[in-house]
Amino acid sequence: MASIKDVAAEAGVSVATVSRVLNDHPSVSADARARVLAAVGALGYRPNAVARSLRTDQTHTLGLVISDVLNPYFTELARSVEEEARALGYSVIIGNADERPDLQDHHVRNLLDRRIDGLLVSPTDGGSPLMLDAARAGTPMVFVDRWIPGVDVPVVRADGRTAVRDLVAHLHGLGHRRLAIIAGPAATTTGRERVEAFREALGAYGLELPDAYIGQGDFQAESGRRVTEGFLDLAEPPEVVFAADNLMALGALDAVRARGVRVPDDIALAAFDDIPWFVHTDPPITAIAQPTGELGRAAVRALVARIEGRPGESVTLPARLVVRRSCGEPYPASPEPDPAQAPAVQHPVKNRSHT
Amino acid sequence: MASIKDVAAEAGVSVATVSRVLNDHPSVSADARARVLAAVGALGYRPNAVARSLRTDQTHTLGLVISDVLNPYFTELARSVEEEARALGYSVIIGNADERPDLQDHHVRNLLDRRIDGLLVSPTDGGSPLMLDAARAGTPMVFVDRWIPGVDVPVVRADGRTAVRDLVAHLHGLGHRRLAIIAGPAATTTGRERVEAFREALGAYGLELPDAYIGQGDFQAESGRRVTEGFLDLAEPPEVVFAADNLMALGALDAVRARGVRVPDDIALAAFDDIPWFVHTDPPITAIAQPTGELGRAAVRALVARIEGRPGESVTLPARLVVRRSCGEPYPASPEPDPAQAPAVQHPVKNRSHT
DNA sequence: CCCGTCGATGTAATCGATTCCATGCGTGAC
DNA sequence: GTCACGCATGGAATCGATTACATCGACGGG
Repeated sequence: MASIKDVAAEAGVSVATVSRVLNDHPSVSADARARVLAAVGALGYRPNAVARSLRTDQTHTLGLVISDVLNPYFTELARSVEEEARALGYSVIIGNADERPDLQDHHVRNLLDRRIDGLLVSPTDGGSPLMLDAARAGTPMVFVDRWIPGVDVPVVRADGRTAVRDLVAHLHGLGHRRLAIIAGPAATTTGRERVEAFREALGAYGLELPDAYIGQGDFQAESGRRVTEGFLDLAEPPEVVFAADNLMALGALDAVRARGVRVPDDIALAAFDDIPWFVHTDPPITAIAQPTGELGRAAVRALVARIEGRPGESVTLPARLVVRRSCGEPYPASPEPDPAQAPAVQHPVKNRSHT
Repeated sequence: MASIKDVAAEAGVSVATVSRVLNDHPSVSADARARVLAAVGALGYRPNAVARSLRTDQTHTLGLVISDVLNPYFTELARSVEEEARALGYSVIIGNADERPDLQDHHVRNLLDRRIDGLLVSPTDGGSPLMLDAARAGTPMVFVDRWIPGVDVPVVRADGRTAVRDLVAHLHGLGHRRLAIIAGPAATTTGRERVEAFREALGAYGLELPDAYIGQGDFQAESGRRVTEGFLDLAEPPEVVFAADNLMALGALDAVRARGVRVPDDIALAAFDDIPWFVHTDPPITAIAQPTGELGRAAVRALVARIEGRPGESVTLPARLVVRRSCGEPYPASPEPDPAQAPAVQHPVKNRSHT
């Protein structure tokens, strides 16, 4: 592979001049510039990013550590992050933690070793020493979706409180009184917050959230199945199961189907995170939709701001309830006129990919 | 950030000795080793991968360029690729081409600039000069899923021919005679092969595949919708629509639903690529399942073999028909006893993630 | 007792870029 | 005509590692 020396030789100039041409430094004669460019073309030369990074101490690369690539929510997040990063001149390296703190640490370490310019994390746990050290050591960092309290790092996330209130209003309006939740890991902020928001919303209607109606999941499908089976085995099973993410909702659907229980007649189902498939499940699933693309883009902007020495602010965007049929007949007491906005709401993914 | 020099100073040895300890070279005294390790611990030193790569001309990194991250098939592929790569001591950088040749080129160029050790590609098109040059120049490379004919690069893929024959047998057995396909781009091998296999299988039953029943899609949902609308507008609409990937099937489902047409009573639907959601759509969708995880792992093994100077073989694994209800009542003439293996078949993703 | 060998270590070259500093030359001001 | 200034350019240091080669001391064999 041709190096800058070869180009210099071919063009009959020094490597310094070649470098100046490539970084379009002003003081290069038109003649030299032309000869260098010709040599570059002739040799098919491409600068070695590794060498450049070593010298400049910049990789123009962001690390993104997400909790689970198989979760369509994170997949869409990753896509928007890459898109915005590319627009700003950065590449992205994705690390998939699979909801495992050890894997998360592996990726963070790997990314730091590669001297990425900044780190975008959706932490799987309460914060490993490694990540806290990195933050303290001054690595530009931004939390997205989930975060770790007590660390001075901007957070970009969606606030589901209002949407959860809307959901509970919807459920209550349909006559449901025994509501259960499949929670995420308590070590994650989203794991805790969604339960809290749910409990609070129930409280507004004088309803309780008994321990038996809080199932401990891990944001993956299998746990949704297990927890739902537990709910169905209860002497008094809940009338509604609210899954704190879309994969656990898939697991819940598996469990319900295996028992021959009908949705929504026998049990209602709702989920946090909306995905295109929810329109076509049997029945279509009522969900809380996050502005995923916006979150990804805002997170990148905040991180790049930090990298370039500007402030880099936290952002909180509202999530929205999307009513479908999985909790009962849709429009009797629904807080929003679903038919009108349904098409836009139900395919966040697709809409974005064709603009 | 501490460098090898700092460690050397702290330990009272030369940088050469530090390097020897870190790469566990045999001839280092126990004493020196201990002092170096102590210094490494004290300073929290981590070797700079950028510098190391420059010197050794190895990045221990594989590039993976996939056609669309939002497609669950590729997402699962990416996951298995990363898993196997990690097991073999490599990291993976993923580039998402979004089915756009220009984006694909962008990522290939970026990865080559970073001097990745090898490239895994699922080409979006017939092969840009850039990729062909890279292959010719000796960059270790392996095609996965899709490939480019006439290039001397191992190919790891699934063969759907048998499964497509099984599908057509199933459809024919259910009495369907007017079968249509939503094809992928003709520039991709999978785009062409799936149509060819379908046509061939139809031929075995004396059926034709008229041009009107071949819709040109691009592997993304929107095109599935558009093509399906075209089919429904035909004077004689098909009885079956076979989508060449899961996203176009989603689009087809959108279109069908928007028209109020019922599946499978009014029109049957089948798809290439099986995903967990197909179990829960309304109705559950009959699909052709690829051994995705195996493909990813085999591709990495082949690529690493190439990188390390060993041969690196092409691999072709069979795809399998999974019958569900989207084409008509399932078990009258089904080639396989679905209920028995349904659980294993229908959740390749989940099963793998918990072993 | 001397010499060759081997183990442990350090010095310095090297990878491919960027960039500081020095040099040489042309030009305009006085 | 001289001087100063600025532009174009090249030489060489530098980033942080790896590694070939040199050195030095100890030890064993003849």
